[in-house]
Amino acid sequence: MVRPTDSTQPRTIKEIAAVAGVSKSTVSRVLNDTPGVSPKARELVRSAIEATGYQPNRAARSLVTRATGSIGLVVSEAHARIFSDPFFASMVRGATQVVRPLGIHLVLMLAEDQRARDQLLEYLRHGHVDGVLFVSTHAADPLPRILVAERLPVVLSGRPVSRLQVSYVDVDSVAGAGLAVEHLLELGRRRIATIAGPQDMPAGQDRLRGFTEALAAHGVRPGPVAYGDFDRGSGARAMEELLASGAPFDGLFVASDLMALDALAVLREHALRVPEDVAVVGFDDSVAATQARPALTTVRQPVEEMAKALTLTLLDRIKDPDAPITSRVFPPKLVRRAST
Amino acid sequence: MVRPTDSTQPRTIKEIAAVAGVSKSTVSRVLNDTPGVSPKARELVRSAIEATGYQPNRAARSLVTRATGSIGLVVSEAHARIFSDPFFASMVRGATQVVRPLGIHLVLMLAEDQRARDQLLEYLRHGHVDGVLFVSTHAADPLPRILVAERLPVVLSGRPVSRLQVSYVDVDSVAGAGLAVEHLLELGRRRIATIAGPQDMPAGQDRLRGFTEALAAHGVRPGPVAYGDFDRGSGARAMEELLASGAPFDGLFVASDLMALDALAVLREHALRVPEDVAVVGFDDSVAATQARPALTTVRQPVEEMAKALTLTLLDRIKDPDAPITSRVFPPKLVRRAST
DNA sequence: TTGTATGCGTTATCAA
DNA sequence: TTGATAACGCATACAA
Repeated sequence: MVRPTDSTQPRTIKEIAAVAGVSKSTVSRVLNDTPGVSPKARELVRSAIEATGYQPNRAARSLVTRATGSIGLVVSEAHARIFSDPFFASMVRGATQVVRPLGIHLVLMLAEDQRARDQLLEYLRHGHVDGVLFVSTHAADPLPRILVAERLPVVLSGRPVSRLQVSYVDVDSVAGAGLAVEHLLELGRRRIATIAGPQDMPAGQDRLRGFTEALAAHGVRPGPVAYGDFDRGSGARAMEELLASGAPFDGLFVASDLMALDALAVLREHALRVPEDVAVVGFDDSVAATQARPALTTVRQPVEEMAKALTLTLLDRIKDPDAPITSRVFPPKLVRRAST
Repeated sequence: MVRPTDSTQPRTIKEIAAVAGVSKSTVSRVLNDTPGVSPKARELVRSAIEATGYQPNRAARSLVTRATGSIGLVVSEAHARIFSDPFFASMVRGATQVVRPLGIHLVLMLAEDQRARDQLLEYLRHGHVDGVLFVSTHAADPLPRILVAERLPVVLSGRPVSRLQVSYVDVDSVAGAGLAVEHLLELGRRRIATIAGPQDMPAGQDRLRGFTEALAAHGVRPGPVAYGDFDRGSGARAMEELLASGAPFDGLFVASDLMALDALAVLREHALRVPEDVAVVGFDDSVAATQARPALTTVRQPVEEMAKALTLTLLDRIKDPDAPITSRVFPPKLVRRAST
């Protein structure tokens, strides 16, 4: 029985070369999948690496390649918002899954306020990361634009507001709102209200548009509309507003599920039953919130899958900075409330 | 008007040396605050750095110092749990504030399941980070113990279950529960129930103990007790249990505020008014949840401050691995519900 | 297909 | 108090 790894870390390429009986260069070539290596030599090196548990030294590699092996995960949003939103959890999980087997570091970067944003910009400019993953739904953020201008590889989750030469992934909000409306129609509801999101954000716009268009497609007049800002709390206000308006409705589509949770609470406070009196469908930005108490039918985003795609896109872009801009729009899925 | 920074990044120590009219060594000494440098030379270098916007190359530095300039933020817990818990938000904010001005990377590492944990362990063993910040309240996690054994600097948020030679910060849960009880007593409540946390976790134990002891100190008999696991959902079950038990109560202390939110919802479902029928105090692990709808009196942790302390402790430990083990216990604060 | 030699930017050792 | 100079571990241009 031999200890496979010494407690002393410093295995080097040289050591592997010695074990494999080749030169350092050959080891390096194998490590980087450089073409011109004989299968025999390649195998020799492979097993030497296997046997010693060797892992290349990031710093040394960085020094010569000018790459850091890290990518930034920038969250330019109020923390409380982000972390109370499990959407972020799934993003991180997806990104991590892609990044970990590659030995790439996912560096957490927060930019809550202007001061933090300035610091962050300075930091990113200094080449501390090879690329940046933006997980921010607030589209007014100037950071992506600046970084793109500086030619730092950048990808976004969520369609950017204005024309920006940057790849992104997004959920098909229009289709999602359509799913919600169709579900409500199937339930026989004909007076369908909505709590829409902010209209200066693409997600807010699209979900309202999807709502309106789907109703129109079925020849049904839309019910009352109130607006929130996607956050917890704003849904309650909007819900109160809808109820106060006096306009009757028997179905409700809520453009975010944090707002939907509020809506449910307010409906209950007003002694309205769900779904008997009002059938509610929420747009699911946050998986866990509804998992906890699955009282809500939701339009669910494949967030984790989206995160993986996003991360892979960034890595591609880092490899080839002149890769074409891509955008992938994922279809959401209707998840019915538990029959409880 | 001169552009302070070229678009080309690669400023080096050599360049600074040339500008300042000294040798590379002197620049390096200034950079690292090495004693033996004349004030004049130091000033020369300082201004050269200032003028050029120079930042040392991490990789080159790493290569020779054998330090990475990164610390890991390990979250060994189900994502959904963590990210639905704004406690984590404040932890990250605090850590970031300490780390950013120092140019240290906060690398996000998730260890949801066993497979991920194994991978992570391997990763950490390979010296990818200089130290590890554990933000995990689950104390059964074997990772800290293993890493401590491997002599990797480690600090914990939350007291570890068993004896472990590791520094930590924690909130004074006993005192916090006491605050809750005293508040309820001041409100004139005498039949005080509790939804306690899991008794295999220090926080769960301490909060129940604080509850019991505070009541005893005031000569009041404790009301019924039900148990949850701190998570959303478990609070609802516990609340139902309390109500089903038939034991009367007019006050309630809930050991986590996710459970407290559940409790509020269930009370409302049962047409019980808060605080008229039952006065509720939650233990606040998550600031934002209660900020959103401040319907709850809570015992609040100074999470951000704790995170700063934790991070500083880790940095100290990295500097001096033989530094004494420390533990800091922070006092929580009672935050009354809005008068709405 | 392989090996040798050079340099990446920094710290650290040694002489001056 | 300072300045040459030798590592650090790797990728790569070039020679073989």
